[in-house]
Amino acid sequence: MYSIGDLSRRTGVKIPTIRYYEQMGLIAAPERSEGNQRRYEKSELERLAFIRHARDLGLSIDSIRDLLALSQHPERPCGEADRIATEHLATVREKIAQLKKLEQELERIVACDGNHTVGDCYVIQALADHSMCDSEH
Amino acid sequence: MYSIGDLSRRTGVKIPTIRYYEQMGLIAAPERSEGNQRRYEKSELERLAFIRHARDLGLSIDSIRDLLALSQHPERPCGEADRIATEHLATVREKIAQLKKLEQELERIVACDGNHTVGDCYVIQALADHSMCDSEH
DNA sequence: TCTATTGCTCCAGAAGCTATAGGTTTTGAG
DNA sequence: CTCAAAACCTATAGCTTCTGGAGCAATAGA
Repeated sequence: MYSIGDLSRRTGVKIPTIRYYEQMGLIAAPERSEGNQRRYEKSELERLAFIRHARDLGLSIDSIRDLLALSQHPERPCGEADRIATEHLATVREKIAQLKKLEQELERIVACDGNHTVGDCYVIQALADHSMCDSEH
Repeated sequence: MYSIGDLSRRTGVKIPTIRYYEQMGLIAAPERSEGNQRRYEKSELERLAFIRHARDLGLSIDSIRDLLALSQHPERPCGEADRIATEHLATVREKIAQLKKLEQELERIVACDGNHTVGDCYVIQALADHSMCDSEH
């Protein structure tokens, strides 16, 4: 049996976050001690580690809920799990592409750095005038 | 004189968002018509375009407030504007780096796709067991 | 037994909007 | 001029994923 603090230390998930996950239905409400404190079994530790890992990979709470539900049914085909992961990968790739565009634009803006005044500051001019941009964003 | 709807159409910033920016102090409270509706001057249109552009580039409301304040003082040195842009560029680059790590990890997880069941699904196993990962995240 | 630590619930805040409800003003067609 | 549709107003709540604080109760170790 683990207290919520034990669970937190072992998984690296902060205590209020664990309670939040309980509220959100990612983990079940655990047994309580006589004094109403949460007492967890080892299986909850593993479940929380799963959640933590998935969150680190950027999966949404909703996706994680779906994956957890799937993992309760080892006999079913796992196309759904593959789909969730593949979709997420696509999202990540899109984000990277978009950020790279931003990076280029910002590089261009910052490149004209120097010792001058706001009046002829390229950063501020570029922000004021979209037509100075190379690409859409 | 533009109504809030005109302003919205011309800048692509949604109406509730314009009101939100007013609340946040990015744009001044404009004059009102007799019937209490907002009436904007052309200068506000330019200011809003500036904000829009900066938001598209991912700058925070706070950074934009600072940049706008700077642009009111064309005679001052512009090191501060350069600093804000450079700092933001660094943030963007960090985000890209982190997402690339995620991309790799997800690629590895998804690669083992196939026709199988949840019980031996690599996606779910990989999420459950961090030690299967290549890199830290 | 006493006290430091940990835990409890409830509530608010962060970022940047977006949406809804319930009302008023403006605009344009007839 | 009249009347309805479109646009506008305020206030408030919700989204997402937590995080932190207040005020109080339980637990663990010396």
